[in-house]
Amino acid sequence: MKNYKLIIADDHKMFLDGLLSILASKKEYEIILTANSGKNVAKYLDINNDNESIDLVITDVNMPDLNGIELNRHIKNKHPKVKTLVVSMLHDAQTVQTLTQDNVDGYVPKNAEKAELIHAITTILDGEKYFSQSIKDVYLKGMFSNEKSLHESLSKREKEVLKLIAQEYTTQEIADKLFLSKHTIESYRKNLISKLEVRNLAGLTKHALKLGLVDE
Amino acid sequence: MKNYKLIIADDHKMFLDGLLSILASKKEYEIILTANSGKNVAKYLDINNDNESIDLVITDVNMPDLNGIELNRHIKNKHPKVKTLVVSMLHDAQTVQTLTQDNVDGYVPKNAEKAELIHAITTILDGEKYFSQSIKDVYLKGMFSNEKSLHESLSKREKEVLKLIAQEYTTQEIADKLFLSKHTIESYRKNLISKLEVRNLAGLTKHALKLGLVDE
DNA sequence: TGTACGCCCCCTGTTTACAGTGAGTTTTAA
DNA sequence: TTAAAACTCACTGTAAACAGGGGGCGTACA
Repeated sequence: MKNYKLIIADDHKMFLDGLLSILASKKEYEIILTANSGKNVAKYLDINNDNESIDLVITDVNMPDLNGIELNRHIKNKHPKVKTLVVSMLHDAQTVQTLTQDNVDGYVPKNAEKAELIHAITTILDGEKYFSQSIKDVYLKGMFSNEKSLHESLSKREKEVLKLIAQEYTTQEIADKLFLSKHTIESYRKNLISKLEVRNLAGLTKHALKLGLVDE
Repeated sequence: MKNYKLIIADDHKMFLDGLLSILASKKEYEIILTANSGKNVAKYLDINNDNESIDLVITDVNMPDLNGIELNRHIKNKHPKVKTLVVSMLHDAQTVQTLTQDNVDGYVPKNAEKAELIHAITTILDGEKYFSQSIKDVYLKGMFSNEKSLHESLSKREKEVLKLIAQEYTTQEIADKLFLSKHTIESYRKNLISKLEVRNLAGLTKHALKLGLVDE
């Protein structure tokens, strides 16, 4: 029986402890590292490249410093041999889609059964991918709704401006902040109003919140 | 050594499994029931009143059907002998305050250490209360911040206007809708901006969302 | 009975947002 | 390499929001 080396990243220590308890029953899984942020995992992998051969990183999505999405991206770029399994309680269409685009190996919600988690891990370690049904549902729903198209239709700069608008900055202030002309910002605001099909700052702000560009 | 009867309610099965693993090491704790919603716990307690004597209910806050706040309230009303410990990852000032007002026996965040959880449980079973430092911080911050008072200081009419503002109506439109003068609405908007300490429609909209006056 | 508060209205300004139109430059991707 | 998309800037208006005043009217409550 082969031995596998695992890393777990979750900023909820209690959950982490729980996960450890669950995996403790399986002797073929060796937990090399547990971390409460993605940054420590990335650092570990970068430093111990080639020496250790980590098989799987299990990670939450919401974490300080480096979240699960960024961690997965880092792993897939710098350590493509390492498998990744996301275990999260959030599973909005956007997150799922981003992760699958970034070639994540699996996604299981935190309300999954213990058995399903084990199954996901073994499946992934066998070289296949594993996604819970609820995750697949979310993914498909996201594909056919227009929610996503709104997100995608916004460019980087537009999102940046939208964020600042929702943070109550005036056009002039945003222009100063971004070292752009006031006219440019006005153009962006106009386009945003048009694209998002709203009438004014209030509507823009609601979308900014929905897109998670600002807190609260 | 006394034996204690526990109930655990959490809709994240994986977390629940983890909690069970943690508590399995302590033989004096007998897990009578686990549930993924507060409703089942309330039902169990109501039916088995007097027969079983549950000592402690450990519960999450966010659950379907009956959430942790409602469950705690139910327990404290109908089964005052049963202790309650909230284990949650959300701990906003409002939630903490409501729960303490409802006489919850303890509150530990999910990112707490395993040891702290055990400590909380033993403390509560000894008849005392236990709140993590981070929870106390949140509580105190909530006490001395103006967050809550801001909300409460809004009159009925102000909330009505605020709602319409967040729904992207202009001053004139709101005036027409409410059969008021445009000047009146402008006064309200001005007062709202002043009271809520924001700068413009964007800030007002965020507050309207926070107050739940509008959807999304 | 007076004073606090919610509600309603008005005036004068200044600033900002909104609407329409047009156009050059750079980046990206087919 | 060319076309599309993103990014940038400009001009002209009109409408609305923002800022700072003031005041009257009714009710509740101490």
